[in-house]
Amino acid sequence: MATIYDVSVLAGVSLATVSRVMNKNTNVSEKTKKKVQDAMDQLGYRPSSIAQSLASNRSNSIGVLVSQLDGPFYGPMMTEIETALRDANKHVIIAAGHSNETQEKEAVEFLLDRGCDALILDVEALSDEYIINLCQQSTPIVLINRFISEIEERCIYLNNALGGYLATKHVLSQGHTQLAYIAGPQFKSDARERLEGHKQALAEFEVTFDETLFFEGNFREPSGVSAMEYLLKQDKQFTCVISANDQMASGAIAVSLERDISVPKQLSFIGYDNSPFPKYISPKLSTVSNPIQEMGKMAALWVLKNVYNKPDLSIVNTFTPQLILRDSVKSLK
Amino acid sequence: MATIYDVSVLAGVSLATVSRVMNKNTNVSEKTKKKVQDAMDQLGYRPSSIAQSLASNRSNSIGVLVSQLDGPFYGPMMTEIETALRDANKHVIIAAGHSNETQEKEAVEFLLDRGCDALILDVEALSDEYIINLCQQSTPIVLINRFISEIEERCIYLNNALGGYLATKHVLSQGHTQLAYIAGPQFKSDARERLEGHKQALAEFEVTFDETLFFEGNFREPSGVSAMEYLLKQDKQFTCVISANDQMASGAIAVSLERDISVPKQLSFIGYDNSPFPKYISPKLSTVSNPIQEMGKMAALWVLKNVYNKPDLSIVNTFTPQLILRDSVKSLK
DNA sequence: CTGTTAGCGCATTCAG
DNA sequence: CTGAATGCGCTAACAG
Repeated sequence: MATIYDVSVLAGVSLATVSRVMNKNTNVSEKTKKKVQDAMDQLGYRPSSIAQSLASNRSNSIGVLVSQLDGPFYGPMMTEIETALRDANKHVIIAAGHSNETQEKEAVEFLLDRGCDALILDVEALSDEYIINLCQQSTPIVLINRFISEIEERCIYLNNALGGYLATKHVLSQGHTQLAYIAGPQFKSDARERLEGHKQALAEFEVTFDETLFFEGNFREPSGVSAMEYLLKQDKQFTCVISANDQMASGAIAVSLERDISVPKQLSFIGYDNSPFPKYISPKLSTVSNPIQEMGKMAALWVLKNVYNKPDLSIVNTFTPQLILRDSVKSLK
Repeated sequence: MATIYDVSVLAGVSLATVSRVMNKNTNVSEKTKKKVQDAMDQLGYRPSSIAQSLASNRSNSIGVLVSQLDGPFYGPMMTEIETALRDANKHVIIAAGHSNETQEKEAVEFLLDRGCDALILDVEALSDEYIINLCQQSTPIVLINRFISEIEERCIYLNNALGGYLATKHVLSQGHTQLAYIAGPQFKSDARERLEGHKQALAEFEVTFDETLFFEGNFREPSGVSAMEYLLKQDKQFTCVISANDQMASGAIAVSLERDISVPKQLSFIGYDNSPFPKYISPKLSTVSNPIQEMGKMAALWVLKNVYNKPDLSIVNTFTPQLILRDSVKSLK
């Protein structure tokens, strides 16, 4: 590997000049600039990003911590982050926290030790307090999918309550009044907010929340299966199941179909997240959009703007969900 | 941030001794080791991984290049890679190649420039020749999902032909003889091999391959939709659709159900990959397992063994697919 | 068992 | 506009 030194010798200039050519090109005559570039080409010179990092105190790396790398949710988000950042010649180091406080904490420290210039965090188990404290350290932090009022401008989040409200309002307006609800894990703020939105719509339509038709899952398909089994065991009528995400809805629908409950003829379903897969199953799942990709991209832009000084980027913190109507909710009117 | 120098002063020892304590602990007396560790604790010392990299000529980073970060396929693989590598205190830098030769090439160079100690590649568009040449450079390379005989020992791959064979043999043995085939993109070797396996089974059962009931998709759901629309337009009978992956099968099933073709009563389906989602739809998709997670983990172990000198790890290069029978294939006997 | 001495490859003052 | 000098934080001989 050729070094900057080799280039300087071949070009007959000093190290500093080569360095100048590599970076801002500030104040280097065209002639010498060309000499240097020729020498670089000739040697196939590639700067050592590690040495650059050490000398400049910038790693050009961004740590991204998500709860899981698999599942339909984080992949699309990671894609956007990676694309936006690599275009800016930054690299992303990934870590998974597995929704577990200890692991999330370890992952954060791991990324910090790696000298990341910034961290993009989608964490669920870490306390607000811990995160706020983290933001006071030297490494810039941006949060996805979480709102903490003290550090509002570092949060990129979805109005989950509105989404929950929209979904429930929709089925209510279709004439459904006997509703079951499959919630996400209540230690996650998005799951709580979706439930709140649900209750708000209920209140508006003067329908009472039925505790016996409530099940708390974990956002994964198998818990949708459990949920449906539980709901069916209750001695209650219900015409519609509202699920806090699409994956649990899928699990629940599978159970229904298995037991010859036709969807949506006998039972309606609505999900949340607009995951790619349920579009291709039958019946196509009605759901609420979750612009996770845009949010991922926005987090990347936040970093570019606030860490790498691109002031011309404008940041949007709040995203708004939208109802996506397909075939899984029957009108009762 | 405290540096190694601060620690050495506080502990009253030399830089070298502190370095020894951090690393191998070789030949340091218990007393001084303790002194040093106390000093580290007191200062909250964290070594700079960047300085370590520069001095030791090791970045402790591994580049992972996949075609896409989203979709059901790569997430689980990434999870395993990340876990295995972070346990060893290495970090993974990701990049997406989007199945495009230019982008894959750029991504490889990007990772190489980052000073990665090794690259784990799941590439589709790069030529064998390019890859072989890459392997001759100084950065160790390991391939997932691809077999190139010249660099056999660097390949972690699935016996795709066997999987294709098993799927087709299964439906043939259930009495199906009028078969449609939805292939993956034929520039990808795994797609080609699956098709080969299919033809092999056909030959064995003396069933002729029907060109008009063949459709080449791109491994994504929408192309399964297109495939089914195409097949239905042909004026041919078929009782079973064999798809080169689950995603296309899902798209195809959705079309069938939409047109009131009941599955598997009127039409059977079999997929490939054992993706998580189709387990929860109805009917549950019969498929062929693809141990992508184990393969990801194995690639990580390969790196640990061959790059970071953990000789006690044993590497398995070939993985074997298995038939997973669920509810989407009807017996015609 | 421990300290001294050089760099690793580059960015960045400060002179000129 | 360009060069010389210094140091980023650490590892790795080499002595002792």
